[in-house]
Amino acid sequence: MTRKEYANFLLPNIEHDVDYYEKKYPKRDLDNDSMVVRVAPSPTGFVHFGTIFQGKVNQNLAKNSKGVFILRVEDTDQKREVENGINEIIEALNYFDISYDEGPINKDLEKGNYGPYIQSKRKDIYGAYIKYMLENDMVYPSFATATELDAQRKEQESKKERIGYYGKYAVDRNLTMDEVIEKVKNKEPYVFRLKSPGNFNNKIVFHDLVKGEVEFPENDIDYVLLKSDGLPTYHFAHVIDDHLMHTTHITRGDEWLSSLPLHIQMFQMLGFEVPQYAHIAPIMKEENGKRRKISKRKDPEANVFEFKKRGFPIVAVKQYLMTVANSNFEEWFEQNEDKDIDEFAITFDKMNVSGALFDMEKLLNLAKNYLSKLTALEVYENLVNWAKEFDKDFADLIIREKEITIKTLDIERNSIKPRKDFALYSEIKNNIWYMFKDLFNPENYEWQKITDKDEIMNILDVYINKYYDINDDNDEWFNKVKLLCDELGYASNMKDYKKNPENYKGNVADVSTVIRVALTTSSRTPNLKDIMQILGLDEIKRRIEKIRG
RNA sequence: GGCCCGUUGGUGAAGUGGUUGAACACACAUGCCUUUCACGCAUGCAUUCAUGGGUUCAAAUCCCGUACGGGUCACCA
Repeated sequence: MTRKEYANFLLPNIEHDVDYYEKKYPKRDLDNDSMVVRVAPSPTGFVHFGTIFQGKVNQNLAKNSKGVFILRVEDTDQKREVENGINEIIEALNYFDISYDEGPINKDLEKGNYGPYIQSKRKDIYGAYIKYMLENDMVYPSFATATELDAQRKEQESKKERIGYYGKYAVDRNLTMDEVIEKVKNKEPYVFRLKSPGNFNNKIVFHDLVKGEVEFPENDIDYVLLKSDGLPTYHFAHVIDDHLMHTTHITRGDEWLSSLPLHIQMFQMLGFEVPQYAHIAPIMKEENGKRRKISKRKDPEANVFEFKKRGFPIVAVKQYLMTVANSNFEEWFEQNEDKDIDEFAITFDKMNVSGALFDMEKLLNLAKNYLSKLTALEVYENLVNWAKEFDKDFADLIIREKEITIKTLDIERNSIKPRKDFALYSEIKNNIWYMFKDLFNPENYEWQKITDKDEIMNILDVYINKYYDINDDNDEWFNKVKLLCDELGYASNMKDYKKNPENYKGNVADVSTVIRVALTTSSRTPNLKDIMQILGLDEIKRRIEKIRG
């Protein structure tokens, strides 16, 4: 029996051969320095923050090199696959405004000429290449069961030998064609393993775009390439897909670094051009004084849905990711605030070799700054969108009270140093609730220095009846408060007060605070004059009567 | 355990043998400004680059050992 007949026996239903696919997916017509990159998540749970990070990095790389950015879904693990996983990935990328040139648009549709972009739909392609490798003695069927493999691993552990299916442990390597055919006819399940030509004692040196020179022993382990369900393992899918899609730069998490010898070996065995690799460090988290990679299982906050739910401005999240990718982004951004952040070109040599801690403070700071620079209308619109999904009642309220909401958000906004009161859309309600009649039903007032109720009422009554005019501008408004202070025995001038505090009942700040707390319950608010103007005289009076009781 | 990778303030980091007395940003502290808060401004915050040794006139930067941290060793990606 020839190898060809043997391959036909084991893989009889492969529609096309390797040549067909090589022709079907020709080299891309791109400039020499254009990068073809991809993000390749698997739909095995919620979408991880790291996927967004890699997506952002790759999109930026492709855009700045006039290349191609691909989304490829790695759904070859049917046991762990989650319902609707593919759609969630697509939605998450869309939500964070990370657009791709090729890939699935939804579960059924896709764009691009190098598809399918969902691995489970590429079965025939993998089959064709396995068949080719079988014909060329690069791969062999292996019938080892999980229990056999487990026993082998224990034996290797006890003998302190390297673990894996290699050398004398790779027993199925020596199966004859007849033996294989016999087992297959008996319906024994099997996989295809790589017939690795490597020698563990040889070293290979490789240049990683992020890590630099790395040295490894050659791979000599006969890894599984095609699982018994006919789907490929990651290793095999990576080599075939990235070859056929003509990926030029593999940007992936550095947990793959140790698989590099295997991957390079396969590219070389198949005569494919080896892509460039950039193994990027994961974003870490600190827990009990120890760092570790943010994980899906332990860190629910890694779920990108949490970012949506908490109302992070997506632009700020993107800025943060850019900072993590290339720390010199921050400096560039300071000088180019008006530009699109993707005009900054991420480079590999500026990427950090080791993992950075996720810095929530920094992200919140970026978010705070970003929101402070939007117009009130922009904040309002984003807020409505967020609230529609996560706080329906509040959404109804601010849609009904659109004018008040926008005016409130506009307080001290259009200046060189705008207020920075909130970083997240979910925080805004707690900042402005008191502006709405429907929500203003206070139980606690944050009175500060002046707490005597008679004195409080006295201040409020004299102020409203004698001095307050809703049409006053800021200076006039403040002058009236000062006049009020003079009349009631409070210092209208802070310097005078500091010189001789004993001459006064208190100062203008104390008096302002009484008005402020009376109208908002809070001692910390934006400009009082603006708040009063928005509330209107009737509401001001109503709130004062509330305190009178 | 084997094989890899890493280690600069609380955090992200700049730094590639000599204007580094170690940028910058976030956080923190103090002060100023101020009708409160937020903002803004000013100042402070690593006598030292995990650690021990070596090379050199000169080391955070190069070499070796040690410690610590991370990754990986699946029919998971």
